[in-house]
Amino acid sequence: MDVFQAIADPTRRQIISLLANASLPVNAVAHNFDMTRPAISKHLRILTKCGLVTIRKEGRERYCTVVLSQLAAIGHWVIQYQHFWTDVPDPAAYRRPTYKRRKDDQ
Amino acid sequence: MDVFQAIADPTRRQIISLLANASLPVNAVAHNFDMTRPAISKHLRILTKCGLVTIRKEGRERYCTVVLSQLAAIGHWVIQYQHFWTDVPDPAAYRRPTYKRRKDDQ
DNA sequence: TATTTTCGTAACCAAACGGTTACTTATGGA
DNA sequence: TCCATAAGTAACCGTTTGGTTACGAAAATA
Repeated sequence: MDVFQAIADPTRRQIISLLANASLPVNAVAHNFDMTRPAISKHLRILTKCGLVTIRKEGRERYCTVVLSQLAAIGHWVIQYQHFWTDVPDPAAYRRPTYKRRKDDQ
Repeated sequence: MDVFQAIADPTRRQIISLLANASLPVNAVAHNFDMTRPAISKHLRILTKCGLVTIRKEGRERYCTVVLSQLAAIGHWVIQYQHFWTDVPDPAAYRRPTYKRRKDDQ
């Protein structure tokens, strides 16, 4: 499953922001939504399939943890157009400044 | 139609990057893909519905222009997690430095 | 041991998605 | 005027999506 596809659903984005605060068992996640647990289970399955969530078993509970680094693909894609939605004038503005080399530099 | 949903499809992301270089008539867009023009028409319709593309009529051609500022929603959403996928240590690092005020400053 | 709780999963369903073909309209050019 | 080209749109189709209910397995608890 594609990460872009994974974050397309608003419920899944809410799950991500929920888990960004704390890892939670499946039921605890489900209690935050107006739908049945199996529906949340399906969303969590999609999120784990693309690495956005990992699950560790603890007793009879499964703790879900979000792996935010997996959002890199989204970040890299959108950042190439960043100067169109921020006040950053141009990507070129981020080039390191060049300094004149003094002639006695080795 | 949601912008997150709009960029979920890889064809639509390709259309966006294609139009980021230049505005193009519908057929010109379609020639870049291995599918029929009506299929591309549908994708363009979805992109225009959420403001990611505008179309201006010119003779019998319709020029498509991408509106990259509409990606702001994506950008703002993903940037709150940016420090997880870049080497930026923490958002707090962006705070303006504080300077000691000299006592003769007005 | 019996019961409750947590969770996965299968089966099902309606709606949306992503494509096609066929047809129509509008414009430009011979 | 007649034809070619650009593009929209309707109808259709198979697959995917996002939800449900029903059931079963494993772990904690009485």
